[in-house]
Amino acid sequence: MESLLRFIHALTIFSEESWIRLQPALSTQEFKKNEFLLKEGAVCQSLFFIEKGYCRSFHEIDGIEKNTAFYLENDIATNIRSFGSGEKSAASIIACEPLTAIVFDKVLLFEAARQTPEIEALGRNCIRLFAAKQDEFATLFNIYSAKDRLAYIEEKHPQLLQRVSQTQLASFLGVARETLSRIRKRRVP
Amino acid sequence: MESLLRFIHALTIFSEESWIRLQPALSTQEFKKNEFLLKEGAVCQSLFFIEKGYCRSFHEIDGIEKNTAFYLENDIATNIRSFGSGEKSAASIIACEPLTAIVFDKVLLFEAARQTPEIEALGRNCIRLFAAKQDEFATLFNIYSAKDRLAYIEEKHPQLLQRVSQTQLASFLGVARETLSRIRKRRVP
DNA sequence: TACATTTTGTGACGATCGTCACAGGTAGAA
DNA sequence: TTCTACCTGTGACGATCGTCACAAAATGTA
Repeated sequence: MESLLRFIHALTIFSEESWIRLQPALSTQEFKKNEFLLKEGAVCQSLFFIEKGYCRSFHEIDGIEKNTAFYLENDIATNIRSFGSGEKSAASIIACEPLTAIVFDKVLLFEAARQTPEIEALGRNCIRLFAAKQDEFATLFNIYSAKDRLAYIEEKHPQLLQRVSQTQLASFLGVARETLSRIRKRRVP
Repeated sequence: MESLLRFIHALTIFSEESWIRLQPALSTQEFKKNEFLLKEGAVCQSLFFIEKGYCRSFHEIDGIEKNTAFYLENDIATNIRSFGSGEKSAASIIACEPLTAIVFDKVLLFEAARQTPEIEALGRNCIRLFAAKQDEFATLFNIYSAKDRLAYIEEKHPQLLQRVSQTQLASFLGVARETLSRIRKRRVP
């Protein structure tokens, strides 16, 4: 819980009273490895603040899982399209390790936000932060090659490489596992 | 202005009074073809509601422009990362035709939002909508090949193909102009 | 320890892509 | 109309990628 409070204070102004009023919308949930936080076809009703462990978001295309994001400690995980619109999610989110998350319930969060402007601002800032991250990675795919994408991840998100397998990373970078292996080999002269 | 009002009403509940209170944050701006709405290195202070014409967002990498988005009539154009965080924008936005936009000034919008909850909700919904669109296209790049990306655009966004040149589209799809030409040729028979 | 499972590296080969070069087509301006 | 600038198609060629196959290495479990 302290990690969430630190996260919130880094993001926006938040009083003790707002914190108390936020509590009804929060619950702590544990997930085993390979347990789903969100399943494809379900409507995303939650924001997951990752306290311990990590998870990944993926789309299943022709029986193959294509990773679209990793969420590590102190990240917010969700499917923004489904959460925002109430449509079914096209992606799944699954725990890659035993995972502890603080879950924001959408309905209760919106209720609390109506009463408390600081909670309203928190919600808005969470979406903004999520959108900015999404923009970062969307741009990455738009303008860089797989080789350059790897270099970018190595520079800006080295924690990812410490925890994610080559297979999972290759799927995220949008190349075959073998190709990632060769990209690595090619550059280390 | 009626087009903006229709856009707002489709997005959220909005009273006559909120509309009047929103006015100080709005201004209509005309752009000539190839005029910048936002230049790389500047901080994005505006949301642009596209009333007439269209524009594109691009990054310049090694002297080559890589398109990352097109914004047509009734779209909101902005750089979400710069607008949200106040950082310099890494992307530029430029008019592809003579263009008319209704500009939301960030400072005045935030002022109006503080006074009027419906304007606050409008701002939040704009960001949400923008994030959802971004998610759509980010996913497109993550999980599909250039060929499949083209098929997706043809099915879901055919208006784009009516207005954007092959050269601009190829840059957006992330392939060479010649490759797009061959993808088209390959599938037709 | 021994065994099973998962992960990673690598070779071979065909498919696709980016680049360079050039030609034809189209649209707008003088 | 003529000129110019831009857009599109296509051939050639080398580079890179995806796929299949198999072996080695690492990891987890009995």
